[in-house]
Amino acid sequence: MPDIDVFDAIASPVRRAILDLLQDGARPVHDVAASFAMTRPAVSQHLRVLRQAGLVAEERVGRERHYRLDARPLRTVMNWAGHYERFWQHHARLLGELLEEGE
Amino acid sequence: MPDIDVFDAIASPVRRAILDLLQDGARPVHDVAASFAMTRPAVSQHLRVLRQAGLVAEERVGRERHYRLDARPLRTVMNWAGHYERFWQHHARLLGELLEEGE
DNA sequence: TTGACTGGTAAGAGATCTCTTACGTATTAT
DNA sequence: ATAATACGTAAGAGATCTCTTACCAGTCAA
Repeated sequence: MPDIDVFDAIASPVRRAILDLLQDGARPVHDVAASFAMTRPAVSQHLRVLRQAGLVAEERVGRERHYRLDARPLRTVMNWAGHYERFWQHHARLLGELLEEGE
Repeated sequence: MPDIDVFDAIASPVRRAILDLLQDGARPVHDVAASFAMTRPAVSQHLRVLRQAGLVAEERVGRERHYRLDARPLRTVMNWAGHYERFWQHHARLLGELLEEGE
């Protein structure tokens, strides 16, 4: 189990889209695959990467396998990017940009 | 200008390490390269990827090129991961984990 | 049991990534 | 001017990624 790096797992737009899909709840593979213009085995392989990164978990339901989102590894990503927050804030002050984007 | 995806740019541990380095201020290429066990051209190529992702900017100083961090594209990453915050919080409530990690 | 459905894995093709060495250009020093 | 320094890019090797098709096992329905 090489345990894939979460940054590597989310580098693929397809895999990010799968995670987005799973926000609505667990889904069987054939359901996930229906959303993409690629074969089911290809989706299966993306799911494997996500599983190895700990971003999804598999639950067997009859002959289906439901994939459930597990967002916890994304905290690593949040924390890493968060350390740079002061830089873009600094940038904003410096350039007078984004001042009204308090959101 | 294919403009590289920021998720792709930060997928590499080397490139994340370069960004971390540049937090201490702009540095010339030979200085950055000294921190890695690879040749200077290899580092140069990583810097190109970061530049194309908008994560660093180049400033010419004499015969050196100083690379300066520009963290703004990381907001995209923060925002994306942030949308999943409720899921890991949900997870925490559900499993009774992380309850004291209020920080 | 037989047949349909769900989904994983293997093998291989082609694209892409990530290094290396070789070389060219611009700037600075002697 | 000549040499040294700083750096980019080109070309190519080898690894890895991302698909495909082919095939397998497990589950459910008739």
